[in-house]
Amino acid sequence: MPLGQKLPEGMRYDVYTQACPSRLVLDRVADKWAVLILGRIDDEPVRFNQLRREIQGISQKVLSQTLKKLERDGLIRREVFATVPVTVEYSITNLGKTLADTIRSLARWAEANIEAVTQAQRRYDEAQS
Amino acid sequence: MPLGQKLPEGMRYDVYTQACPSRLVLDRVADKWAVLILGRIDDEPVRFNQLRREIQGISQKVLSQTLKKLERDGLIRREVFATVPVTVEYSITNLGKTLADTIRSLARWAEANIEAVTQAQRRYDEAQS
DNA sequence: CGGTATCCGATGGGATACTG
DNA sequence: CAGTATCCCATCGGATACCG
Repeated sequence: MPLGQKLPEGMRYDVYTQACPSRLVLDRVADKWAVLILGRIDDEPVRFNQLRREIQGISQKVLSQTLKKLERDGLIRREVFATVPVTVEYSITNLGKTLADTIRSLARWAEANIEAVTQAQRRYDEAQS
Repeated sequence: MPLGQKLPEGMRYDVYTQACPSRLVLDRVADKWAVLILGRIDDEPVRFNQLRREIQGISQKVLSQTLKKLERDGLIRREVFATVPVTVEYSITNLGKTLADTIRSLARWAEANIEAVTQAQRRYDEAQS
């Protein structure tokens, strides 16, 4: 049931009930770092420190934690290669790909509308002062 | 520039640089409560306590804060009616509508794939133990 | 290289009480 | 009804140090 759609009397939107499983997914998606990582890991596999360099501002700890969550959710795959020193590659799964597509449309919205948003913020802030 | 797309050598993805304005938008979007509120406020205006009831689990404080942010970003509109007691109606703006559409596609993804995600989590957890 | 462990300060957000 | 104010605790996340 999509958000914001009309429902028969007496019914509630699933997503707004606390026990709703969709909220679990939302919790994962509503994570800035997870979104950035999922957006970055595309077709070709990426290594840990490569991600760290490309996603500026993420700490080693948070990157590690977020990768684990994404792997647990079946959105990315972690492969270890017994080189010296060890190499670890992260790649996106088929499931993750479908989510990444949706996320990309979000990113496109952000880039298309950042101007309108900052303008609105300026108007709001001036009206307050 | 959409996420995950190939770039000419030496260029970086905008979204991955710290100063990128798109990150500001992402910060707002990557907010579980903001997403739920934006998804709920559709065509017809909604009142404060109505939202509070329908979005289960949100506290008065967080609802108030999040509504303010969304209004500041120009995504929702706040109208006060001088009734007794006072009535406040929140409605979505044209800008907000375009974002809500994107968000709904995210919610659809969640509802369509929650099963696959929880299954992946079970597999992961069993492999760990 | 690819992490984990620990410490610790900032922030988020719930509970409660109060107000125009 | 529609909030604001305060307290307070839990989680987030940065910094640093260490490891296979």
